[in-house]
Amino acid sequence: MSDDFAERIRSSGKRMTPQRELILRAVDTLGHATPEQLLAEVHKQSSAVNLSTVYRNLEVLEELGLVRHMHLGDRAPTYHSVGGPEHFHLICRGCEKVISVGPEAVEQFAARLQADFDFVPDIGHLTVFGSCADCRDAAT
Amino acid sequence: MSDDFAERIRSSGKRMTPQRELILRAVDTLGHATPEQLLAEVHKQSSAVNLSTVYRNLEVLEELGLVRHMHLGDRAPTYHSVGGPEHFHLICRGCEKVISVGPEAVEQFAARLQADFDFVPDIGHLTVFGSCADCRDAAT
DNA sequence: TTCCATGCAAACACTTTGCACCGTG
DNA sequence: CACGGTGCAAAGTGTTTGCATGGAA
Repeated sequence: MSDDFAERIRSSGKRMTPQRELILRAVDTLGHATPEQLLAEVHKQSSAVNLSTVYRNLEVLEELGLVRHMHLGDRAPTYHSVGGPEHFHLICRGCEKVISVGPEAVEQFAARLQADFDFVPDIGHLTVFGSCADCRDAAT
Repeated sequence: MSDDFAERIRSSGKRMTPQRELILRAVDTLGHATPEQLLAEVHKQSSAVNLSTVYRNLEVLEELGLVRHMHLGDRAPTYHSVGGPEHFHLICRGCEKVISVGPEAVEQFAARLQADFDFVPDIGHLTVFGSCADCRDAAT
């Protein structure tokens, strides 16, 4: 798996460095994480990585389509790896829970946007804010 | 209209100041604007408003439900007034065009999220990134 | 041996906060 | 005349960049 990544990186003229691999692995491990959190995760293995390296790599990895980011809060961008099929996220404002949802649930919606507005949505980047059942109950 | 707002503001223990009114009006005038752009708009009328006042007021106005914000780019939050019916936005990554869409187009999608995940989406905050017809053509 | 990648520190963009003064209600 | 609002400047966050050095291909 990492080897696939390594190959893909090299074939784009980039190089595979230890830092890059650590960061990639951290994205994979954490699921959804901010640059800062990724740095912390990486530091568990090796303290020899700088925050700016994290940023630079996330940028590169995103260009190559190996990771994606979304916005959890208004402040924090969070990165996740692009492993399986495309999916999008539901985020509960109450508990910050993240629910990953497969593409089936949006297909119809996407089709409608395309038909009505000639607009092709980027499903992988889609983040829907709202409230989950637990938090609605709690609020009552 | 501004009077309704003024009333609503006062009844929450807040006060109606000239700055607050100018900012509210600017949000209304500009449609979708960043704090900085709002300041610029306000300055057309009166230079006596500070950026931090803009921030503080947007916070208050959002609490009161008079304005909302969304995220156009990854960096800039943009505010718009809550005037008519609820709507959400499509944003083209290519040209940054913003398309406002009424709630009909999402109803079905929203219903599905609620049925399948017990999740109630916040339609007014929804922002869908993607690409518009023009930009897709250009890319080809 | 060539460039891409890295560390470090400084620069940046955006937002928040402390404090003294001002003005609405 | 009490208390919320404002301006100003300084301090935070989070992210980006310039430069010299290091290392993958």
